[in-house]
Amino acid sequence: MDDQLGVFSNRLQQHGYRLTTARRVILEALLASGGHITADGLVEVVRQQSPGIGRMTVYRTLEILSELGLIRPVYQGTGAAHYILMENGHHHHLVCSGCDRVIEFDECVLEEMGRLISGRFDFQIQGHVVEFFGLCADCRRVSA
Amino acid sequence: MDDQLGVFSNRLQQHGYRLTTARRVILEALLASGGHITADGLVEVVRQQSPGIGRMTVYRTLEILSELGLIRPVYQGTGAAHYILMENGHHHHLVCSGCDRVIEFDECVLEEMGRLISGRFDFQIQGHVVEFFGLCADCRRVSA
DNA sequence: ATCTCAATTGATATAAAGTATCAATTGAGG
DNA sequence: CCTCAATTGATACTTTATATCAATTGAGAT
Repeated sequence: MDDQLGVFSNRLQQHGYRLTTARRVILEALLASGGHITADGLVEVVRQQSPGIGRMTVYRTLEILSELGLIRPVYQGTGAAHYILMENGHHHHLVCSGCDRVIEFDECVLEEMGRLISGRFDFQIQGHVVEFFGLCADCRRVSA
Repeated sequence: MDDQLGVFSNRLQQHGYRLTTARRVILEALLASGGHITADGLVEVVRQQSPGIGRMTVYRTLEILSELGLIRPVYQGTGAAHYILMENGHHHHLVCSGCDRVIEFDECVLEEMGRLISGRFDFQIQGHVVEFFGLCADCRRVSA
């Protein structure tokens, strides 16, 4: 098991960010959550540990970690974004029409597709979103 | 060319919704937009046609159409959701960050990917959305 | 054509999530 | 142990979406 806290801390310092008390607490709480937590959810957890830490600090720390590619916000609906740990590359989603459950997967056949498109449409690609809609096993069972 | 407005109208009535003036105007504006519009964006367009129509009506109509599976909200970030038309299961778009121009394309390398995913996640795929974000040629020229 | 009543509407208020500002505080290097 | 830029957090604000409710409307019955 790799010491994620260490990895995150180092990455911050390597990029010139101070490793402050607030940031340490936030990192710990974030990692303890195992990912899939909202910003405000994290604020609550953090405050159980250190009531003095402000909302903005949590938001800003999440923003920095996102910039560094260590976490990633996932927008699944109109509510708050969930932040997930980015141990590995990127994520695509299966969104169930029945229950709005979001299943993540990593396979990415789009790199190649992107290159193709770049050329054909003279378009410089910065990112992409892929979502498959459908029914997960549970919802098929219900509606059957 | 299929009469989308007719399709949408019928679908509403089939499900017991009244086809009111407001809804007709909203449907027309939505279809005219070609998809890829935000709720508030649609409110503006609708009001050029009929200034009296309220924001809530537009939001509610979008909700109904989503329920019926005719459109679908896409959440790409912290901003407003974009609604896209669900004519035929899938859509591929290049969305320019500079001018918001949307380029559509047909190539679909995702059929195969879909089959793979179906099996692995026990997920019955009904459609998908792929969006590449980036800069079109014109906008690269401007910012260069 | 008119009536009737539930569906629909829209003004208004509110909630939820994220962003901007700025004076006060902090911490890492000298 | 200074110093000064990075960081913090209280506060205010913006944007997006939702709830409420009295007034209006439309589709079927007459």
